[in-house]
Amino acid sequence: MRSPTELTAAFRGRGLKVTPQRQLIFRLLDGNTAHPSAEILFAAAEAQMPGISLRTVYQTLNDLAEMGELNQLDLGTGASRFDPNVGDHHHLVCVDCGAVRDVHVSGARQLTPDGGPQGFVLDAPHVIFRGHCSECADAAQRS
Amino acid sequence: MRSPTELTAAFRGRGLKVTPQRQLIFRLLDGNTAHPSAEILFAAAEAQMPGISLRTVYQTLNDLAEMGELNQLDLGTGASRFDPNVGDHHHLVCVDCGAVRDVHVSGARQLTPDGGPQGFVLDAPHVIFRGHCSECADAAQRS
DNA sequence: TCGCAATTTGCAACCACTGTAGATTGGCAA
DNA sequence: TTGCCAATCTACAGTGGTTGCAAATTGCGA
Ligand SMILES: [Mn+2]
Ligand SMILES: [Mn+2]
Ligand SMILES: [Zn+2]
Ligand SMILES: [Zn+2]
Repeated sequence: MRSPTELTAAFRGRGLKVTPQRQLIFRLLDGNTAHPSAEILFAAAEAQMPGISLRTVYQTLNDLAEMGELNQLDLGTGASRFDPNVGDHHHLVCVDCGAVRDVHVSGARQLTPDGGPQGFVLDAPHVIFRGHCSECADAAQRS
Repeated sequence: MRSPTELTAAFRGRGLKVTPQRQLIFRLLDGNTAHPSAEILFAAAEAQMPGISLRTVYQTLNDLAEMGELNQLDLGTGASRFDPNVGDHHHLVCVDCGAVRDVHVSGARQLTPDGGPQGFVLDAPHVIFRGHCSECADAAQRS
């Protein structure tokens, strides 16, 4: 995702308005590595702008995703997770608490389906490592 | 997933009953490579057993997944997809129609997060190739 | 400053899935 | 073979995540 300032220009360029709600969401996403859900972002937004609606958060996230500024990830954690890091990277997912961490995976780019793409036109592969984060593994240990 | 006959024994062994509904679902899944959703399986089941309930389909799928006979996949296609192939393999996903195809990916097993597992205890990695299947690519071409 | 298309909000609706309870039944014991 | 009863099935309500809609509001180019 580009910076809030650059996004402001990009939105205006598309005939989209730059509202205080959108600017707030730009700021909340800028540099955010937590892979937040819409609900989590809404909670953070509401703290700074009481009255903002969840619907507006969804709207803006969808706009950003459509513009390619945001990746929407479905990792089996219940809700979609939004990722302002649109560069080449992969994910660690805690199946207990839903935490998501970025990882680089050398060699992932070269991965290819054995026997060819089966007629598919393919994007770059995405590697998901599921497991238990240290907090959840510790909690399980203690019990 | 094991064969319907073997599953019958496995269910009885766990104190679970083998009902006509469950047997039908076993058969519908046996050798099924379509990665069906619960709704799709329900439609197929209803055709052979009018009156079967969607709830029962979900129940049985959850039981099979809990027993490790089935993998539940979250591929961002709306609903969970169920996979009787629990061996080591990966997936091609059409972002247009939701088609899922099995692929083997040599080298996938050895993939590792650069810089270590970050404190996570990890399962085997899962590689997802998103793209457009030949049918959907053709349809886009023609339009 | 004005006008209006874009946006926001509130709320209903939708989809995938789960909880519940009463009716039904598979499968063991007698 | 029958009877019992825990397991199951179905119907339906409820939940969580997300989208559709319409009336009120507002950013921003003219
Ligand atoms: Mn990420
Ligand atoms: Mn598969
Ligand atoms: Zn965790
Ligand atoms: Zn397709």
